[in-house]
Amino acid sequence: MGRAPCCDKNGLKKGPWTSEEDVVLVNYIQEHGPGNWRNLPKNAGLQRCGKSCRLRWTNYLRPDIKRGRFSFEEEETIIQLHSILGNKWSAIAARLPGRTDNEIKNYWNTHIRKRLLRMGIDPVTHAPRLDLLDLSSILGSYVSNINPAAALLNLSNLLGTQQALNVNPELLRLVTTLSSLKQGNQQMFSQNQNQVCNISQDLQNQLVPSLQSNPQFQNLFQDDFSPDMANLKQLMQMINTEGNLPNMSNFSSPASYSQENIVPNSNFGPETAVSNLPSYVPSSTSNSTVPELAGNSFFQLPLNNSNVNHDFGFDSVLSTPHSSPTTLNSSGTYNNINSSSTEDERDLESYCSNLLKFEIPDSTLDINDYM
DNA sequence: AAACGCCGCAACCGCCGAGGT
DNA sequence: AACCTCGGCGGTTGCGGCGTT
Repeated sequence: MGRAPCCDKNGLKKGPWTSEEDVVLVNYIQEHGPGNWRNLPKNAGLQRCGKSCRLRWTNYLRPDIKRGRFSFEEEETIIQLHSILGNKWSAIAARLPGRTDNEIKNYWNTHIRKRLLRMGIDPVTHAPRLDLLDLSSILGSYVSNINPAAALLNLSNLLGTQQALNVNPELLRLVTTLSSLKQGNQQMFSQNQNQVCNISQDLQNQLVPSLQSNPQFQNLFQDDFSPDMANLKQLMQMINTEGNLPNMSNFSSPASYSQENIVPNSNFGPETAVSNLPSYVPSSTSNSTVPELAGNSFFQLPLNNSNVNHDFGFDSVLSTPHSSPTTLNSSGTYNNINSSSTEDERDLESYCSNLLKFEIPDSTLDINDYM
């Protein structure tokens, strides 16, 4: 195993280590301790360069190294940390006791990265790859729910994850389709159901004018909806210009959205997130650590009739229709998420689905609740 | 059974920054 | 300031294992 020697300068051996060499190295370090790697091979009688000895020790022979497959919790931690730290493998490894940076790097490149790609998630940005998502299938699932408003706002969250969104013909087609579906479904706006809205400036610039220009949506901008749309636009403006949580008392809102229901997320911003990172501790509930470490979250809103806080960050807000999973396989086609080949893949995909899920009830939605 | 191709991972490569001279 | 050494890091390589044909 391992890379074959590309050269053999100075008579030093390269390539895979033998068990005899391992014994010599371990015995020497046990007696003298690690360090002074340049002189170590000469003193220990190894025909290796110091760098090779150091790598062999730190990546393989160190007694505190944990071997074996990564646990689900470790995978979660790696993904969370990678979303914040990027390819800082040593920094990630520092929070996974017993795992080396090399091991984590390999595991990322050979397992996690590929799975994220298959799921349509960019492993670099951790954002959904909108260019690969089949919007028509997404729309189809919404059509089945006969809830265009939910689809509309759910889509808005989807689009909100894309930092640079150009005018999208798909979006315009979608809005047109939704407008036709809206007929006869006014009652869906009538009930209160607290949710979170995280809509980007891009969406504001595109979707709202698109709606306004559509005769069938013009009602949204009159009567009951105009104040809320104004609030919506104001909120988005503040978020996008200030980059932090606006004072929600500035908005006219239903009583159910009093300010105490809004919990600022202390992990907003990469620097803050990094400084608040805990050391790795296996969690009994896999979802518990995800939002807090997502790092880019705006705020949390408790759901009505629920004790569960849903935290929606830039990177983690994506609508995942129940009826139409859009899992990508390696060839770029779409698989049902349940068709995953292995148990651990299902674990990870389940985690990612939870990470990305943003559910809106099928039957009810009030635009007021987004303010 | 043999050939082939894919995958996992140990190990190498090149670069960088810190520290010493 | 310039140079050197050392340790550390991220990216890449390629052997060996394994599954498929």
